[in-house]
Amino acid sequence: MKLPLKEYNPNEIEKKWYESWLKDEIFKADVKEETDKKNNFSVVMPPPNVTGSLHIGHALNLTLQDIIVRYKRMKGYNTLWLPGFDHAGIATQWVITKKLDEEGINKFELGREKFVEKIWEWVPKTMSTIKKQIQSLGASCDWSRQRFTLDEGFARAVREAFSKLYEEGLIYRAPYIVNWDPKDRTAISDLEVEYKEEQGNLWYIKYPIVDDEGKETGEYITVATTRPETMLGDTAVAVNPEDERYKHLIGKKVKLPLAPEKRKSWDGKEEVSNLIPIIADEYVDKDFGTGVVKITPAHDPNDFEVGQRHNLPIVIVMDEKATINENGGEFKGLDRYEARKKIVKKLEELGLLEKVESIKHNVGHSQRSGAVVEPYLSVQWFVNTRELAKKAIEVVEKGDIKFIPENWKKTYLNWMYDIKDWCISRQIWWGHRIPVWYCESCNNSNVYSDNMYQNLAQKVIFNIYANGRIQQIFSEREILDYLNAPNFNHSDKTNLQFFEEVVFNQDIPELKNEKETHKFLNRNYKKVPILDNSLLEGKEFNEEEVVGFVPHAIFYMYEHGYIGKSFTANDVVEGFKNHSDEIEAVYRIILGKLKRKELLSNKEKLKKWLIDHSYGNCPRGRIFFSEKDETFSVIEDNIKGYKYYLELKCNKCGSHLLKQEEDVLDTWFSSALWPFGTLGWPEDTKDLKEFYPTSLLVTGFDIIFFWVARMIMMGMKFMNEKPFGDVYIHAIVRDEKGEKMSKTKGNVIDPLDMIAKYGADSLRYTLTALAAQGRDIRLSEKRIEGYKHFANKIWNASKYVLTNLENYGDNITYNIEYLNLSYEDKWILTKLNEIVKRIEKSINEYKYNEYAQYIYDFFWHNYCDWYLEFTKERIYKGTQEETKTALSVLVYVLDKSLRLLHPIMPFLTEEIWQRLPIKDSKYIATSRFPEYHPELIYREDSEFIEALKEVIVSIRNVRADFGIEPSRRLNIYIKPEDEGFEEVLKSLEPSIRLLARADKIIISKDLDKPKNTVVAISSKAESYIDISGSIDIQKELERQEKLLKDVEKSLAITGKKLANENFLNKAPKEVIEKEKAKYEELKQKENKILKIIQNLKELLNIGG
RNA sequence: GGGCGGUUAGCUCAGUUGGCUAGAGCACCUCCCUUACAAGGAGGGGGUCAGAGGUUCGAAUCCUCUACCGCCCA
Repeated sequence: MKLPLKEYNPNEIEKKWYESWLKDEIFKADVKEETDKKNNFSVVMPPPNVTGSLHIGHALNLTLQDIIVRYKRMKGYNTLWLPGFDHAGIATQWVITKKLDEEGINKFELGREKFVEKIWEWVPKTMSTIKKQIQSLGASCDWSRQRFTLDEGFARAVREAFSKLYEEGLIYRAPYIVNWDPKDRTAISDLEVEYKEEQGNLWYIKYPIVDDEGKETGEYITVATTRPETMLGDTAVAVNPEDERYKHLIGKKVKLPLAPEKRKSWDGKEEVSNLIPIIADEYVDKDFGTGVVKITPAHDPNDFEVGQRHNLPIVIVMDEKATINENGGEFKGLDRYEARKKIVKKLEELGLLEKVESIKHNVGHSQRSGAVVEPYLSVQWFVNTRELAKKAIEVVEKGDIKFIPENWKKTYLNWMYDIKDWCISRQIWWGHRIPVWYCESCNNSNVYSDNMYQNLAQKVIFNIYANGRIQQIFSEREILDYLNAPNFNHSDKTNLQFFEEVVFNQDIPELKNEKETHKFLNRNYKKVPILDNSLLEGKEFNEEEVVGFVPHAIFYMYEHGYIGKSFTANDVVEGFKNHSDEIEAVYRIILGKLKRKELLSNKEKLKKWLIDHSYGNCPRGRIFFSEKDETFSVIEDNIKGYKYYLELKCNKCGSHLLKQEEDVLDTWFSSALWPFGTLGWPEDTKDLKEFYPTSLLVTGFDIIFFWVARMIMMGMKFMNEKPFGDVYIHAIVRDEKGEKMSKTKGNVIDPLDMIAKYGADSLRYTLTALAAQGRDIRLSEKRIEGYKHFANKIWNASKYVLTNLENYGDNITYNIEYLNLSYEDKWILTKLNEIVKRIEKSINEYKYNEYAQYIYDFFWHNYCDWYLEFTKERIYKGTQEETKTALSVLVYVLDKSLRLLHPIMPFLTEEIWQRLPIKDSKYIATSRFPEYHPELIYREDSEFIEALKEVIVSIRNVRADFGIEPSRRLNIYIKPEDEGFEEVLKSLEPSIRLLARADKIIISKDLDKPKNTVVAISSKAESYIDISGSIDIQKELERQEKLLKDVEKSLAITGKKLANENFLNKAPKEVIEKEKAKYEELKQKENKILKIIQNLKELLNIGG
């Protein structure tokens, strides 16, 4: 037997057990030969951002998941909780940008590749930090399946999804008004815009009306606007067609003030005059402002629509930093707000500003950078969500996916019914680069994914390239280094192993070793001769010193038989003519730029050049060729080595000259694939078959649209099956005043601090107890501290059990049905079973707070307060059999309680449970959750014990009322109402003596009230307490009268109900029965009290 | 403007399909270091369930309106 417990010190035990659990891989889900979906339970973890540290919202989210997951595991399900991380495009990029700024490095100077490299260096560190934090919370997830939204397999899935959607026309590229963040210089989606009410102005601006010749007529039309700077991009003025005031002006033109005469349209193709038409459109609200609206199609979404309807030209007046561009004439170069001031001032000077009104309006801000969003016309990528929404709506409408609490269903559906197309391109560098390659020859957009290759190894190479790990021209060394490097996600695997085991689920023998790889590369890729060592090594090189394009091109042509070993200048020109774009594509990558390319199409100049480079007459004296009779031969010694060319050709025209799209995808595009991407999609893996659809998703309401809705759309699209069954939506955690926690406010409760201070168990318990459905969680440290007391209580109670077990418990048993159970044993077993039933119900309904409360109440107020006390007599003074029985039940109930508690408090329960003498599993984490046993419900015996408790409480009340200090032992006479209860009382007499702090107890049905005793009334007995003469009769009389008053009040209420005929006619039978019983009980009690009072009054009279 | 939610003890919150004479933890008051636990034990005070009206035998719970607070969408 292990040593008994010392003091409760959470930090000592928590780390230890998590390590053991990991070591024994008990959180690892099985994949069986035959799938048994009914016995599976799977959850994907909402991936935390790699930028962050665990915050209290994560702690809540993870705790709630862990509870269900641990519960299901204990119920015997094959349980998968799949963890992972999100690359969080904008957020992460922003963090790194700031870090670099501090080091004095500018992102744009550093360049895309280097910048992304920096992030890749940084991310593993933060990722492992947050992973440790998740573990410190006790999350029982399967780390062997950990994923990252940017890992090799996931990136592949993203490209696959993109390409499928594109092929079906569900992804398209178009000019459209997007929400532009001028600070981060990227488009953002509608959802990333936050509207805040701000004080602004409504400027009334007079636009002069002109005649057919363009001369001002002296009339004006006045528009009202909150953003005067956009007037520079106006291409019309609109009125409502029904507006009598302006009907006569429709079709006329106005001269746009301040704007240059000629402006350029958005695509640079037309010139736009400053004389703009007055048009009529329903969209215009007659009652707003003057009823005349300026139309700026490039800088307002509504105006854009109007512009489309009326075929208006589109003029962009700002650049990506929201600085006025050349279309702004004299205002060019000004920031939009500077420009606004100057424009207003200028209008005033010109007498064109009619008036200014103060107005409150909503202004959109970027959620991320806080900058005021500029509606901005630009070419972006979109997902046609309307099409995808259909199935996503259906699956929720028919209840296949269930939201808990249910009201989120409505929120979800409302949004889905009115869904807008989703702008998925982002002008940043960190993320999934859009897998589109534009053809420079024919402008075609080519979408590539590895499905264009049959061969697995080719797929791998393509993926490595598309992930940005190698260039399109690469060396064998680069491939080998990458394949053999430890994987980012699973450091125990190499990247090749990750591809084999996680991404493709198949061996890839072609890449297994250097020899095979070499063979494979030579067989499948065009070799690219390199004439310079520094180019081969991939280091920084000096463009001036390195061997240039022309010799490389010739060697390349030779290598691929476009020219023979011996050739004329003419052969070269012909060869280049036929293959120029391939050769250019290759060396553009290697050399950065193509010097003296024109030589290759001019026979005479080329011939001279060839002769020079045959005899060293070139500036560097290099000799690449031999010459005889104007026929040249390459000198193969010049080839310093080879690289390989991953050939990509335009689907339409076959050109090699392709350029990959610069933009990356919205992070949520990849998150949307999470439930199946993590399980191996697009490969049809065992995991995918086994665990999709997942059982449950637990997440916060703030990302229902961002994430949940999109997962459902993508799940239905690609798997044709819902991604999860239940969606439990929890609230956000606020501070005790109900305010959002934020670093700036300084009201953050850091879960890591809390864990250090109170232990993960206490934190988890607190969050669980507060997680009532449909309500925000207001958390205060006090609450956590309070629940640590509960943890401590469990600890100490267990200490009592274990200590006694050590002293007396040699032969205890869990087969309690063979024991001679006492009343109190039966009582606690009844209570236990009742609570098991209620807890199961609560967990299954996701009523976490009830679950927490039930176990708290049971353990503290039944097990500790009463049962533990009842056992003392039998353990310390009982017969051997009695001791055995008491201890057996004591341990049995403790064991069950620990199991019931385990999902909430995994560490504490494991620590204690490990010391119990009887175990059916190595860990409590894998033991069986308690079942409800109706045969262990003892209704009658249980009621006797409740009555006995009442007797004790009534005696305690008397003691307190008379101010008798606990140390004073009293003589007590108890008169039970029947023999049954008499027997119970007698059997527990020693316990009563202990709990009521009595000296001598006499129990008898036939007692008369002894003189000079005070009466305590309970439902099944009267107790007479001998407080040895010190009775203050007057005081006792007052006490009894107060009791009488309470009883009479209750009687009146109940009596009134029973007197009400309507009640008797209409109320359900049980309710009436209950009420009648209550009435009887109260009546009896009243009689008893009346008797006592009469008694007391007589005494008083005699005494007085 | 549209939608959703909240308002219960000093504080933080529970309260199933109406059956409540409204509960818990913390805080407060009194007594107690009784060998599991002072991070504890025993006892106690404290609420017109935001307000008004309605439905009902019966309302914290259902309906209507009002007030205040919060969130989401436009």
